Amino acid sequence: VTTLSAPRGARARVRAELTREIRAAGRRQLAEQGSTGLSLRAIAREMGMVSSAIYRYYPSRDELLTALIIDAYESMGRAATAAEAAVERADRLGRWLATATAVRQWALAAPQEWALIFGSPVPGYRAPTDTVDAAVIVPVLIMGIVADAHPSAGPDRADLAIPPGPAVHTPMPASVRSELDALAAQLGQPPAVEWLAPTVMAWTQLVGSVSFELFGHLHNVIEDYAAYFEFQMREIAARLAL
Amino acid sequence: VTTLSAPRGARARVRAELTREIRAAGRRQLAEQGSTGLSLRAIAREMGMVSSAIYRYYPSRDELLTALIIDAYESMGRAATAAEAAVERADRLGRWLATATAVRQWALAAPQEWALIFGSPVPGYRAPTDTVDAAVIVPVLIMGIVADAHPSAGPDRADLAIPPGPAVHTPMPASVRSELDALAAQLGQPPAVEWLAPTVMAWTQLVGSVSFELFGHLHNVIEDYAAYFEFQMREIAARLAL
DNA sequence: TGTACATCAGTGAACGCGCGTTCACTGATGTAC
DNA sequence: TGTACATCAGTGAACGCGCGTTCACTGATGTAC
Repeated sequence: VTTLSAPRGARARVRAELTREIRAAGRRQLAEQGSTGLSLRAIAREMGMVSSAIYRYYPSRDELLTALIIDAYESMGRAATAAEAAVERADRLGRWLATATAVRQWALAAPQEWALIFGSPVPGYRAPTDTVDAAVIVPVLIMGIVADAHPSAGPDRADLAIPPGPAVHTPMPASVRSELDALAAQLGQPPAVEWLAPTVMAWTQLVGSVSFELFGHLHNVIEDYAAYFEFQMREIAARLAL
Repeated sequence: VTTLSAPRGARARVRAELTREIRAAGRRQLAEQGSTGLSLRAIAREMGMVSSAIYRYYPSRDELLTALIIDAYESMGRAATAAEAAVERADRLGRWLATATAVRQWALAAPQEWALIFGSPVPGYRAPTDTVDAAVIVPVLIMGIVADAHPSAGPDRADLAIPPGPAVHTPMPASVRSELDALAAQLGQPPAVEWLAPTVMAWTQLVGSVSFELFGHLHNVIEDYAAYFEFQMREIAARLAL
Protein backbone atom coordinates (compact mmCIF):
# COMPACT_ATOMS: atom_id res chain seq x y z
CA VAL A 1 0.00 0.00 0.00
CA THR A 2 2.75 2.39 1.02
CA THR A 3 4.86 1.45 -1.99
CA LEU A 4 2.09 2.52 -4.35
CA SER A 5 2.28 6.22 -3.63
CA ALA A 6 6.04 6.32 -2.83
CA PRO A 7 6.06 9.65 -1.02
CA ARG A 8 9.22 11.67 -1.38
CA GLY A 9 9.72 13.62 1.81
CA ALA A 10 8.73 13.20 5.43
CA ARG A 11 5.81 15.59 5.06
CA ALA A 12 4.37 13.51 2.24
CA ARG A 13 4.79 10.34 4.26
CA VAL A 14 2.96 11.79 7.23
CA ARG A 15 0.23 13.05 4.95
CA ALA A 16 -0.29 9.62 3.40
CA GLU A 17 -0.33 8.10 6.86
CA LEU A 18 -2.93 10.51 8.19
CA THR A 19 -5.07 10.13 5.11
CA ARG A 20 -5.14 6.42 5.78
CA GLU A 21 -5.90 6.99 9.45
CA ILE A 22 -8.85 9.19 8.58
CA ARG A 23 -10.31 6.47 6.44
CA ALA A 24 -9.70 3.91 9.18
CA ALA A 25 -11.54 6.12 11.66
CA GLY A 26 -14.32 6.54 9.11
CA ARG A 27 -14.56 2.80 8.72
CA ARG A 28 -14.82 2.41 12.47
CA GLN A 29 -17.67 4.91 12.57
CA LEU A 30 -19.36 3.16 9.72
CA ALA A 31 -19.17 -0.09 11.63
CA GLU A 32 -20.81 1.49 14.62
CA GLN A 33 -23.45 3.72 13.11
CA GLY A 34 -23.73 3.02 9.40
CA SER A 35 -23.24 5.46 6.59
CA THR A 36 -25.60 8.00 8.14
CA GLY A 37 -23.39 8.23 11.18
CA LEU A 38 -20.27 9.01 9.22
CA SER A 39 -19.32 12.45 10.49
CA LEU A 40 -16.23 14.48 9.76
CA ARG A 41 -16.47 16.10 13.16
CA ALA A 42 -16.53 12.73 14.90
CA ILE A 43 -13.50 11.60 12.92
CA ALA A 44 -11.64 14.77 13.85
CA ARG A 45 -12.59 14.23 17.48
CA GLU A 46 -11.31 10.66 17.39
CA MET A 47 -8.06 11.81 15.85
CA GLY A 48 -7.58 14.64 18.31
CA MET A 49 -7.82 17.27 15.62
CA VAL A 50 -10.05 20.23 15.13
CA SER A 51 -12.89 19.48 12.74
CA SER A 52 -11.75 21.84 10.04
CA ALA A 53 -8.38 20.08 9.80
CA ILE A 54 -10.00 17.13 8.03
CA TYR A 55 -10.57 19.39 5.06
CA ARG A 56 -6.82 19.37 4.38
CA TYR A 57 -7.27 15.68 3.52
CA TYR A 58 -10.75 15.32 2.11
CA PRO A 59 -12.51 18.31 0.59
CA SER A 60 -15.95 17.09 1.68
CA ARG A 61 -17.88 14.35 3.37
CA ASP A 62 -18.93 12.94 0.02
CA GLU A 63 -15.32 12.57 -1.14
CA LEU A 64 -14.51 10.63 1.99
CA LEU A 65 -17.57 8.49 1.43
CA THR A 66 -16.39 7.74 -2.09
CA ALA A 67 -12.98 6.74 -0.78
CA LEU A 68 -14.58 4.42 1.76
CA ILE A 69 -16.78 2.85 -0.90
CA ILE A 70 -13.76 2.16 -3.07
CA ASP A 71 -11.90 0.78 -0.05
CA ALA A 72 -14.79 -1.56 0.66
CA TYR A 73 -14.97 -2.86 -2.90
CA GLU A 74 -11.23 -3.37 -2.97
CA SER A 75 -11.16 -5.07 0.40
CA MET A 76 -13.89 -7.45 -0.69
CA GLY A 77 -12.14 -7.94 -4.01
CA ARG A 78 -8.85 -8.80 -2.31
CA ALA A 79 -10.51 -11.35 -0.04
CA ALA A 80 -12.29 -13.03 -2.91
CA THR A 81 -9.29 -12.97 -5.22
CA ALA A 82 -7.01 -14.50 -2.63
CA ALA A 83 -9.49 -17.25 -1.78
CA GLU A 84 -10.08 -18.07 -5.41
CA ALA A 85 -6.38 -18.11 -6.25
CA ALA A 86 -5.72 -20.72 -3.56
CA VAL A 87 -7.84 -23.30 -5.37
CA GLU A 88 -6.46 -25.53 -8.11
CA ARG A 89 -7.31 -24.07 -11.53
CA ALA A 90 -9.07 -27.16 -12.83
CA ASP A 91 -11.44 -27.26 -9.84
CA ARG A 92 -13.95 -24.74 -11.07
CA LEU A 93 -16.63 -25.68 -8.58
CA GLY A 94 -14.05 -25.16 -5.83
CA ARG A 95 -13.09 -21.78 -7.22
CA TRP A 96 -16.71 -20.65 -7.32
CA LEU A 97 -17.40 -21.87 -3.80
CA ALA A 98 -14.21 -20.25 -2.51
CA THR A 99 -15.18 -16.95 -4.10
CA ALA A 100 -18.73 -17.04 -2.81
CA THR A 101 -17.67 -18.05 0.68
CA ALA A 102 -15.01 -15.35 0.81
CA VAL A 103 -17.59 -12.75 -0.16
CA ARG A 104 -19.97 -13.94 2.55
CA GLN A 105 -17.23 -14.04 5.18
CA TRP A 106 -16.07 -10.58 4.26
CA ALA A 107 -19.65 -9.34 4.58
CA LEU A 108 -20.15 -10.95 7.97
CA ALA A 109 -16.93 -9.35 9.22
CA ALA A 110 -17.84 -5.89 7.90
CA PRO A 111 -21.61 -5.70 7.65
CA GLN A 112 -21.76 -1.93 7.47
CA GLU A 113 -19.27 -1.83 4.63
CA TRP A 114 -21.42 -4.37 2.86
CA ALA A 115 -24.45 -2.18 3.49
CA LEU A 116 -22.51 0.78 2.16
CA ILE A 117 -21.95 -0.84 -1.22
CA PHE A 118 -24.97 -3.11 -1.58
CA GLY A 119 -27.57 -1.49 0.65
CA SER A 120 -29.71 1.54 0.00
CA PRO A 121 -27.95 4.31 -1.83
CA VAL A 122 -26.80 7.03 0.57
CA PRO A 123 -29.40 9.81 0.24
CA GLY A 124 -28.13 12.84 -1.62
CA TYR A 125 -24.97 11.06 -2.66
CA ARG A 126 -24.19 10.37 -6.27
CA ALA A 127 -21.48 7.74 -6.73
CA PRO A 128 -18.81 9.02 -9.08
CA THR A 129 -17.57 6.70 -11.82
CA ASP A 130 -14.29 6.21 -9.92
CA THR A 131 -15.92 3.35 -8.07
CA VAL A 132 -16.62 1.09 -11.02
CA ASP A 133 -13.12 -0.37 -11.36
CA ALA A 134 -13.25 -1.58 -7.79
CA ALA A 135 -16.91 -2.60 -7.98
CA VAL A 136 -16.24 -4.92 -10.85
CA ILE A 137 -13.44 -7.00 -9.30
CA VAL A 138 -15.57 -9.84 -7.96
CA PRO A 139 -17.99 -10.05 -10.89
CA VAL A 140 -15.03 -10.23 -13.25
CA LEU A 141 -13.47 -12.93 -11.11
CA ILE A 142 -16.64 -14.98 -11.33
CA MET A 143 -16.91 -14.41 -15.03
CA GLY A 144 -13.36 -15.71 -15.35
CA ILE A 145 -14.35 -18.98 -13.71
CA VAL A 146 -17.33 -19.35 -16.01
CA ALA A 147 -15.12 -18.49 -18.98
CA ASP A 148 -12.74 -21.30 -18.04
CA ALA A 149 -15.67 -23.70 -17.97
CA HIS A 150 -17.23 -22.37 -21.17
CA PRO A 151 -14.73 -20.48 -23.32
CA SER A 152 -16.13 -18.37 -26.09
CA ALA A 153 -14.10 -19.67 -29.03
CA GLY A 154 -11.80 -22.47 -30.16
CA PRO A 155 -12.24 -26.15 -31.02
CA ASP A 156 -14.18 -26.95 -27.83
CA ARG A 157 -17.00 -24.69 -29.06
CA ALA A 158 -18.92 -27.79 -30.19
CA ASP A 159 -19.21 -29.12 -26.63
CA LEU A 160 -21.11 -26.04 -25.59
CA ALA A 161 -24.43 -26.96 -27.12
CA ILE A 162 -25.84 -27.52 -23.63
CA PRO A 163 -28.15 -24.60 -22.89
CA PRO A 164 -27.40 -22.48 -19.83
CA GLY A 165 -29.49 -23.43 -16.83
CA PRO A 166 -32.10 -26.16 -16.66
CA ALA A 167 -33.39 -28.11 -19.66
CA VAL A 168 -36.54 -25.98 -19.98
CA HIS A 169 -35.28 -22.48 -20.52
CA THR A 170 -36.15 -19.24 -22.16
CA PRO A 171 -34.41 -17.57 -25.06
CA MET A 172 -32.55 -14.48 -23.95
CA PRO A 173 -33.92 -11.25 -25.45
CA ALA A 174 -31.66 -9.77 -28.12
CA SER A 175 -31.46 -6.38 -26.39
CA VAL A 176 -30.01 -8.01 -23.29
CA ARG A 177 -27.56 -10.12 -25.24
CA SER A 178 -25.92 -7.17 -26.90
CA GLU A 179 -25.39 -5.34 -23.61
CA LEU A 180 -23.83 -8.37 -22.03
CA ASP A 181 -21.68 -8.88 -25.10
CA ALA A 182 -20.24 -5.44 -24.58
CA LEU A 183 -19.49 -6.32 -20.97
CA ALA A 184 -17.78 -9.57 -21.87
CA ALA A 185 -15.67 -7.84 -24.48
CA GLN A 186 -13.86 -6.12 -21.61
CA LEU A 187 -12.48 -9.49 -20.57
CA GLY A 188 -9.47 -11.02 -22.27
CA GLN A 189 -11.07 -14.46 -22.43
CA PRO A 190 -14.83 -14.03 -22.14
CA PRO A 191 -17.26 -16.87 -21.59
CA ALA A 192 -19.45 -18.07 -24.43
CA VAL A 193 -22.22 -15.58 -24.96
CA GLU A 194 -25.07 -17.78 -23.74
CA TRP A 195 -23.40 -18.07 -20.33
CA LEU A 196 -23.28 -14.34 -19.72
CA ALA A 197 -26.78 -13.86 -18.38
CA PRO A 198 -26.56 -16.92 -16.10
CA THR A 199 -23.32 -15.49 -14.73
CA VAL A 200 -24.93 -12.16 -13.90
CA MET A 201 -27.82 -14.05 -12.34
CA ALA A 202 -25.38 -16.00 -10.19
CA TRP A 203 -23.78 -12.79 -8.99
CA THR A 204 -27.19 -11.31 -8.26
CA GLN A 205 -28.16 -14.37 -6.28
CA LEU A 206 -24.91 -14.33 -4.32
CA VAL A 207 -25.34 -10.70 -3.33
CA GLY A 208 -29.04 -11.15 -2.68
CA SER A 209 -28.41 -14.11 -0.43
CA VAL A 210 -25.78 -12.36 1.66
CA SER A 211 -27.96 -9.28 1.95
CA PHE A 212 -30.92 -11.37 3.07
CA GLU A 213 -28.79 -12.90 5.79
CA LEU A 214 -27.23 -9.64 6.90
CA PHE A 215 -30.36 -7.55 6.76
CA GLY A 216 -32.31 -10.16 8.69
CA HIS A 217 -34.90 -11.11 6.08
CA LEU A 218 -34.62 -14.80 6.81
CA HIS A 219 -34.56 -14.38 10.54
CA ASN A 220 -36.59 -17.21 12.07
CA VAL A 221 -36.80 -18.86 8.65
CA ILE A 222 -33.33 -20.27 8.11
CA GLU A 223 -31.33 -21.01 11.21
CA ASP A 224 -28.21 -22.66 9.82
CA TYR A 225 -27.43 -20.01 7.31
CA ALA A 226 -23.96 -21.28 6.51
CA ALA A 227 -25.38 -24.62 5.43
CA TYR A 228 -28.16 -23.01 3.46
CA PHE A 229 -25.67 -20.68 1.79
CA GLU A 230 -23.46 -23.52 0.67
CA PHE A 231 -26.48 -25.43 -0.61
CA GLN A 232 -27.50 -22.40 -2.62
CA MET A 233 -24.06 -21.85 -4.06
CA ARG A 234 -23.80 -25.49 -5.10
CA GLU A 235 -27.15 -25.22 -6.84
CA ILE A 236 -25.93 -22.17 -8.71
CA ALA A 237 -22.72 -23.97 -9.65
CA ALA A 238 -24.77 -26.80 -11.06
CA ARG A 239 -26.77 -24.31 -13.11
CA LEU A 240 -23.56 -22.78 -14.40
CA ALA A 241 -22.24 -26.29 -15.20
CA LEU A 242 -18.92 -25.52 -13.57
CA VAL B 1 -59.21 0.93 5.34
CA THR B 2 -61.69 3.19 7.09
CA THR B 3 -64.02 0.32 7.79
CA LEU B 4 -61.34 -1.53 9.71
CA SER B 5 -61.10 0.88 12.64
CA ALA B 6 -64.79 1.95 12.57
CA PRO B 7 -64.38 5.14 14.59
CA ARG B 8 -67.34 6.02 16.74
CA GLY B 9 -67.45 9.77 17.04
CA ALA B 10 -66.30 12.67 14.94
CA ARG B 11 -63.14 13.13 17.03
CA ALA B 12 -62.11 9.53 16.39
CA ARG B 13 -62.74 9.92 12.69
CA VAL B 14 -60.60 13.04 12.50
CA ARG B 15 -57.89 11.31 14.49
CA ALA B 16 -57.81 8.33 12.11
CA GLU B 17 -57.72 10.71 9.19
CA LEU B 18 -54.82 12.73 10.56
CA THR B 19 -52.91 9.59 11.50
CA ARG B 20 -53.19 8.52 7.88
CA GLU B 21 -52.15 11.97 6.69
CA ILE B 22 -49.06 11.87 8.86
CA ARG B 23 -48.00 8.60 7.32
CA ALA B 24 -48.71 9.94 3.85
CA ALA B 25 -46.50 12.95 4.57
CA GLY B 26 -43.85 10.60 5.91
CA ARG B 27 -44.04 8.55 2.76
CA ARG B 28 -43.58 11.69 0.69
CA GLN B 29 -40.48 12.60 2.69
CA LEU B 30 -39.15 9.10 2.34
CA ALA B 31 -39.56 9.36 -1.41
CA GLU B 32 -37.59 12.59 -1.46
CA GLN B 33 -34.83 11.94 1.03
CA GLY B 34 -34.85 8.32 2.07
CA SER B 35 -35.27 6.97 5.55
CA THR B 36 -32.58 9.25 6.96
CA GLY B 37 -34.56 12.27 5.91
CA LEU B 38 -37.69 11.19 7.70
CA SER B 39 -38.22 13.94 10.22
CA LEU B 40 -41.13 14.53 12.56
CA ARG B 41 -40.49 18.25 12.42
CA ALA B 42 -40.67 18.28 8.64
CA ILE B 43 -43.91 16.33 8.71
CA ALA B 44 -45.37 18.75 11.21
CA ARG B 45 -44.27 21.64 9.02
CA GLU B 46 -45.89 20.08 5.98
CA MET B 47 -49.11 19.58 7.88
CA GLY B 48 -49.14 23.08 9.29
CA MET B 49 -48.79 21.85 12.83
CA VAL B 50 -46.32 22.53 15.55
CA SER B 51 -43.71 19.77 15.82
CA SER B 52 -44.79 18.54 19.22
CA ALA B 53 -48.33 17.89 17.99
CA ILE B 54 -47.13 14.83 16.08
CA TYR B 55 -46.54 13.15 19.40
CA ARG B 56 -50.29 12.94 19.91
CA TYR B 57 -50.28 10.44 17.02
CA TYR B 58 -46.95 8.69 17.13
CA PRO B 59 -44.99 8.49 20.37
CA SER B 60 -41.63 8.55 18.60
CA ARG B 61 -39.90 8.62 15.28
CA ASP B 62 -39.21 4.91 15.46
CA GLU B 63 -42.88 4.07 15.89
CA LEU B 64 -43.69 6.08 12.80
CA LEU B 65 -40.93 4.29 10.94
CA THR B 66 -42.39 0.96 11.94
CA ALA B 67 -45.81 2.05 10.69
CA LEU B 68 -44.29 3.09 7.38
CA ILE B 69 -42.44 -0.20 7.04
CA ILE B 70 -45.65 -2.13 7.60
CA ASP B 71 -47.44 0.13 5.13
CA ALA B 72 -44.76 -0.57 2.54
CA TYR B 73 -44.94 -4.33 2.96
CA GLU B 74 -48.71 -4.23 2.80
CA SER B 75 -48.74 -1.99 -0.23
CA MET B 76 -46.35 -4.31 -2.04
CA GLY B 77 -48.36 -7.29 -0.86
CA ARG B 78 -51.59 -5.81 -2.17
CA ALA B 79 -50.08 -5.10 -5.57
CA ALA B 80 -48.67 -8.60 -5.88
CA THR B 81 -51.79 -10.32 -4.59
CA ALA B 82 -54.05 -8.44 -6.97
CA ALA B 83 -51.83 -9.17 -9.97
CA GLU B 84 -51.56 -12.83 -9.10
CA ALA B 85 -55.29 -13.20 -8.51
CA ALA B 86 -56.02 -11.91 -12.00
CA VAL B 87 -54.33 -14.90 -13.61
CA GLU B 88 -56.11 -18.17 -14.28
CA ARG B 89 -55.34 -20.66 -11.47
CA ALA B 90 -53.98 -23.38 -13.74
CA ASP B 91 -51.45 -21.02 -15.33
CA ARG B 92 -48.76 -21.24 -12.70
CA LEU B 93 -46.05 -19.71 -14.84
CA GLY B 94 -48.36 -16.78 -15.47
CA ARG B 95 -49.08 -16.40 -11.76
CA TRP B 96 -45.37 -16.35 -10.94
CA LEU B 97 -44.59 -13.84 -13.67
CA ALA B 98 -47.49 -11.65 -12.62
CA THR B 99 -46.31 -11.69 -9.02
CA ALA B 100 -42.69 -10.95 -9.91
CA THR B 101 -43.62 -8.19 -12.32
CA ALA B 102 -45.98 -6.61 -9.82
CA VAL B 103 -43.20 -6.58 -7.22
CA ARG B 104 -40.80 -4.94 -9.66
CA GLN B 105 -43.37 -2.36 -10.76
CA TRP B 106 -44.21 -1.52 -7.20
CA ALA B 107 -40.51 -1.05 -6.46
CA LEU B 108 -39.97 1.19 -9.47
CA ALA B 109 -42.90 3.34 -8.41
CA ALA B 110 -41.74 3.62 -4.80
CA PRO B 111 -37.97 3.09 -4.76
CA GLN B 112 -37.46 4.60 -1.33
CA GLU B 113 -40.11 2.39 0.21
CA TRP B 114 -38.35 -0.55 -1.39
CA ALA B 115 -35.07 0.66 0.08
CA LEU B 116 -36.77 1.00 3.44
CA ILE B 117 -37.73 -2.66 3.56
CA PHE B 118 -34.98 -4.31 1.52
CA GLY B 119 -32.08 -1.87 1.80
CA SER B 120 -29.68 -1.33 4.65
CA PRO B 121 -31.27 -1.52 8.06
CA VAL B 122 -31.95 1.94 9.46
CA PRO B 123 -29.11 2.61 11.92
CA GLY B 124 -30.19 2.46 15.52
CA TYR B 125 -33.58 1.07 14.61
CA ARG B 126 -34.66 -2.40 15.66
CA ALA B 127 -37.65 -3.67 13.72
CA PRO B 128 -40.32 -4.93 16.10
CA THR B 129 -41.96 -8.26 15.35
CA ASP B 130 -45.14 -6.46 14.26
CA THR B 131 -43.69 -6.26 10.78
CA VAL B 132 -43.43 -9.96 10.05
CA ASP B 133 -47.06 -10.56 9.13
CA ALA B 134 -46.84 -7.93 6.43
CA ALA B 135 -43.33 -8.94 5.38
CA VAL B 136 -44.41 -12.45 4.65
CA ILE B 137 -47.32 -11.72 2.30
CA VAL B 138 -45.42 -12.00 -0.98
CA PRO B 139 -43.21 -14.96 0.01
CA VAL B 140 -46.33 -16.83 1.10
CA LEU B 141 -48.03 -15.94 -2.17
CA ILE B 142 -45.10 -17.41 -4.09
CA MET B 143 -45.03 -20.47 -1.93
CA GLY B 144 -48.69 -20.97 -2.70
CA ILE B 145 -47.94 -21.06 -6.43
CA VAL B 146 -45.17 -23.58 -5.89
CA ALA B 147 -47.47 -25.61 -3.65
CA ASP B 148 -50.06 -25.78 -6.42
CA ALA B 149 -47.39 -27.10 -8.76
CA HIS B 150 -45.92 -29.51 -6.23
CA PRO B 151 -48.33 -30.34 -3.43
CA SER B 152 -46.90 -31.99 -0.38
CA ALA B 153 -49.22 -34.97 -0.09
CA GLY B 154 -51.90 -36.95 -1.91
CA PRO B 155 -51.88 -39.42 -4.79
CA ASP B 156 -49.85 -37.16 -7.12
CA ARG B 157 -46.93 -37.55 -4.74
CA ALA B 158 -45.39 -40.14 -7.10
CA ASP B 159 -45.06 -37.63 -9.94
CA LEU B 160 -42.78 -35.46 -7.87
CA ALA B 161 -39.70 -37.60 -8.15
CA ILE B 162 -38.13 -34.90 -10.36
CA PRO B 163 -35.48 -33.16 -8.24
CA PRO B 164 -35.82 -29.41 -7.72
CA GLY B 165 -33.63 -27.37 -10.01
CA PRO B 166 -31.28 -28.75 -12.63
CA ALA B 167 -30.41 -32.41 -13.06
CA VAL B 168 -27.11 -32.09 -11.20
CA HIS B 169 -28.02 -30.87 -7.78
CA THR B 170 -26.94 -30.97 -4.19
CA PRO B 171 -28.69 -32.62 -1.26
CA MET B 172 -30.09 -30.05 1.10
CA PRO B 173 -28.51 -30.07 4.57
CA ALA B 174 -30.78 -31.53 7.21
CA SER B 175 -30.52 -28.46 9.47
CA VAL B 176 -31.91 -26.29 6.70
CA ARG B 177 -34.69 -28.72 5.86
CA SER B 178 -36.12 -28.69 9.34
CA GLU B 179 -36.22 -24.90 9.49
CA LEU B 180 -37.99 -24.71 6.18
CA ASP B 181 -40.37 -27.43 7.26
CA ALA B 182 -41.40 -25.26 10.14
CA LEU B 183 -42.01 -22.38 7.77
CA ALA B 184 -44.10 -24.49 5.40
CA ALA B 185 -46.19 -25.81 8.27
CA GLN B 186 -47.63 -22.29 8.59
CA LEU B 187 -49.28 -22.74 5.20
CA GLY B 188 -52.53 -24.62 4.82
CA GLN B 189 -51.32 -26.46 1.75
CA PRO B 190 -47.51 -26.40 1.75
CA PRO B 191 -45.34 -27.44 -1.19
CA ALA B 192 -43.47 -30.73 -1.09
CA VAL B 193 -40.49 -30.37 1.19
CA GLU B 194 -37.84 -30.57 -1.51
CA TRP B 195 -39.29 -27.47 -3.19
CA LEU B 196 -39.00 -25.25 -0.15
CA ALA B 197 -35.38 -24.20 -0.55
CA PRO B 198 -35.76 -23.53 -4.29
CA THR B 199 -38.74 -21.34 -3.43
CA VAL B 200 -36.74 -19.28 -0.95
CA MET B 201 -33.98 -19.03 -3.54
CA ALA B 202 -36.46 -17.74 -6.08
CA TRP B 203 -37.66 -15.08 -3.66
CA THR B 204 -34.05 -14.11 -2.89
CA GLN B 205 -33.28 -13.83 -6.58
CA LEU B 206 -36.37 -11.73 -7.21
CA VAL B 207 -35.52 -9.28 -4.46
CA GLY B 208 -31.84 -9.27 -5.41
CA SER B 209 -32.63 -8.53 -9.00
CA VAL B 210 -34.93 -5.63 -8.23
CA SER B 211 -32.41 -4.23 -5.76
CA PHE B 212 -29.62 -4.45 -8.32
CA GLU B 213 -31.72 -2.50 -10.76
CA LEU B 214 -32.87 0.10 -8.27
CA PHE B 215 -29.55 0.60 -6.55
CA GLY B 216 -27.74 0.93 -9.87
CA HIS B 217 -25.46 -2.07 -9.69
CA LEU B 218 -26.07 -3.04 -13.28
CA HIS B 219 -25.88 0.49 -14.58
CA ASN B 220 -24.06 0.37 -17.90
CA VAL B 221 -24.23 -3.41 -17.85
CA ILE B 222 -27.86 -4.16 -18.65
CA GLU B 223 -29.72 -1.53 -20.57
CA ASP B 224 -33.06 -3.20 -21.22
CA TYR B 225 -33.71 -4.18 -17.67
CA ALA B 226 -37.35 -5.08 -18.22
CA ALA B 227 -36.35 -7.69 -20.80
CA TYR B 228 -33.55 -9.02 -18.65
CA PHE B 229 -35.88 -9.20 -15.68
CA GLU B 230 -38.44 -11.23 -17.55
CA PHE B 231 -35.74 -13.53 -18.87
CA GLN B 232 -34.54 -14.10 -15.32
CA MET B 233 -38.00 -14.76 -13.95
CA ARG B 234 -38.69 -17.26 -16.71
CA GLU B 235 -35.45 -19.06 -15.90
CA ILE B 236 -36.47 -19.24 -12.27
CA ALA B 237 -39.91 -20.53 -13.24
CA ALA B 238 -38.25 -23.28 -15.25
CA ARG B 239 -36.14 -24.20 -12.24
CA LEU B 240 -39.25 -24.33 -10.09
CA ALA B 241 -40.96 -26.45 -12.74
CA LEU B 242 -44.08 -24.31 -12.62
C1' DT C 1 -82.29 18.95 27.17
C1' DG C 2 -78.90 21.17 29.90
C1' DT C 3 -75.12 21.51 32.90
C1' DA C 4 -70.47 19.91 35.01
C1' DC C 5 -66.57 17.49 34.33
C1' DA C 6 -63.16 14.76 31.92
C1' DT C 7 -60.76 13.92 27.88
C1' DC C 8 -57.96 15.17 24.35
C1' DA C 9 -55.61 17.98 20.26
C1' DG C 10 -52.75 21.33 19.46
C1' DT C 11 -49.57 25.38 21.15
C1' DG C 12 -45.22 27.59 22.00
C1' DA C 13 -41.13 27.72 24.27
C1' DA C 14 -37.26 25.43 25.62
C1' DC C 15 -33.37 21.79 26.29
C1' DG C 16 -29.48 19.91 24.48
C1' DC C 17 -27.57 18.04 20.83
C1' DG C 18 -25.02 17.39 16.34
C1' DC C 19 -23.72 18.54 11.80
C1' DG C 20 -20.82 20.42 7.22
C1' DT C 21 -18.28 24.04 5.77
C1' DT C 22 -15.70 28.65 5.59
C1' DC C 23 -12.17 31.77 6.91
C1' DA C 24 -8.33 34.42 8.57
C1' DC C 25 -4.62 33.02 11.30
C1' DT C 26 -0.06 30.91 13.20
C1' DG C 27 3.85 28.36 12.98
C1' DA C 28 6.39 24.64 11.33
C1' DT C 29 8.42 22.18 7.38
C1' DG C 30 10.44 22.06 2.92
C1' DT C 31 12.83 24.37 -1.34
C1' DA C 32 15.69 27.41 -4.20
C1' DC C 33 19.46 30.19 -4.54
C1' DT D 1 26.14 25.64 4.31
C1' DG D 2 23.07 29.36 5.24
C1' DT D 3 19.44 32.44 4.42
C1' DA D 4 14.75 34.01 2.31
C1' DC D 5 10.61 32.62 0.73
C1' DA D 6 6.82 29.54 -0.37
C1' DT D 7 4.14 25.79 0.92
C1' DC D 8 1.30 23.51 3.84
C1' DA D 9 -1.00 21.43 8.37
C1' DG D 10 -3.54 22.53 11.90
C1' DT D 11 -6.18 26.17 14.88
C1' DG D 12 -10.23 28.38 16.73
C1' DA D 13 -14.12 30.87 16.05
C1' DA D 14 -18.10 31.41 13.62
C1' DC D 15 -22.32 30.76 10.35
C1' DG D 16 -26.49 28.68 9.76
C1' DC D 17 -28.78 24.77 9.89
C1' DG D 18 -31.69 20.75 11.57
C1' DC D 19 -33.16 17.40 14.75
C1' DG D 20 -36.11 14.49 18.71
C1' DT D 21 -38.35 15.13 22.73
C1' DT D 22 -40.46 17.32 27.04
C1' DC D 23 -43.58 20.25 29.42
C1' DA D 24 -47.00 23.32 31.23
C1' DC D 25 -50.70 25.49 28.97
C1' DT D 26 -55.29 26.67 26.50
C1' DG D 27 -59.57 25.58 24.45
C1' DA D 28 -62.44 22.81 22.16
C1' DT D 29 -64.93 18.41 21.92
C1' DG D 30 -67.22 14.62 23.99
C1' DT D 31 -69.67 12.09 28.12
C1' DA D 32 -72.41 11.23 32.25
C1' DC D 33 -75.96 12.52 35.03
